[in-house]
Amino acid sequence: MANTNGPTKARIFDEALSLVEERGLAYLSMRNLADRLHIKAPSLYKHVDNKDEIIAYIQAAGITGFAENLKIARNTRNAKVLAYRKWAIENKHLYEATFRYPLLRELLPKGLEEEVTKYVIEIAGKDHEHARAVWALLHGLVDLELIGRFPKDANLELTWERALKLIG
Amino acid sequence: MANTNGPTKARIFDEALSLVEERGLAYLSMRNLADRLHIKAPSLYKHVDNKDEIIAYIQAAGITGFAENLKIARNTRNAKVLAYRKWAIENKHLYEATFRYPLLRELLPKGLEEEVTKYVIEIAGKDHEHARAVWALLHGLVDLELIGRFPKDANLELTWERALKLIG
DNA sequence: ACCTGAACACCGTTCAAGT
DNA sequence: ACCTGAACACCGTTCAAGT
Repeated sequence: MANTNGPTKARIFDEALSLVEERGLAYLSMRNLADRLHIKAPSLYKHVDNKDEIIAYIQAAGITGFAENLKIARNTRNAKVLAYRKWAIENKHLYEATFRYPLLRELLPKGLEEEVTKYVIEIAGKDHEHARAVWALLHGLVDLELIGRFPKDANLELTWERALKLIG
Repeated sequence: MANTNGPTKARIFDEALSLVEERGLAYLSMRNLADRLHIKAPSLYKHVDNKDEIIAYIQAAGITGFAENLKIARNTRNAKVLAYRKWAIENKHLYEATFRYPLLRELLPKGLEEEVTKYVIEIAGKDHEHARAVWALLHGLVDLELIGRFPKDANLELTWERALKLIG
């Protein structure tokens, strides 16, 4: 008889992803996750090696979602840039888990990071160095906004307009 | 008779700062800090309210050090920008504690953040929005470099050159 | 094959008890 | 006035024991 009660590995990953999207990476603990799955924390280790494997799944989901979002945006630099910001703000917990927490490279699907990097370089145009500078600008803006570093009376729409002009 | 054995508040802060500079914020625990001061963790609470008060001190030291560094750099945009990067890389643990960890505003010396922001805007030139975009670019570059997001064969010197051209 | 309680080495913090 | 051990509610992880 197959077990009908225990969570599958996919179910564990999905629940962890929801948990992080709702409450942030800091709230993801093996005990909190186990609670949601109605099991005890040690049982998780029959399905995954450790917490990093779970975080790597979340980062992979973040990278993929981020790339998808850029792909479906209208094909102008302006639209892609605003899509970058919109996605980051709407998925702030995922953005943080994916782009602020150290990337767990060895646990990520092979080639995923390279693929996305290549795509970002494509839309940034010119060469790798230029693309990296553009990415840094967008990431810096989002990062400072998410971490609450800009004064609350700051005009961020205008700031992004100026940023667009810089890379124009 | 005055106590001659216990650490002063200043000593606690200094030891915490050294600890973070050497090992990073993640290593700063009340128990590790107490060990360095040859006392037990609960004793720290006779001198400080909580761990946040200690982290706020470190962030204040980070902001001040960062501003000092910009002030002593040669008075060209180029020199200021390269000083920004150099300081961040040489003080990576401090940069992270100050610019990646949420800023503990209510525990910081009054006016400190505003003062530095004003200074950054001054050297970035033009208006607040432009200055914020420039800051975001520099912060993004440093952040992505510190967190190891650029491939190791990336030419970062050239990337910074391109960044300089963007804001030129 | 999967789940569990107990345990270990951590964490921030509180508090009664010592000097 | 300061320091302490014990405790509480956490954390990731291991492991012997149950089914």
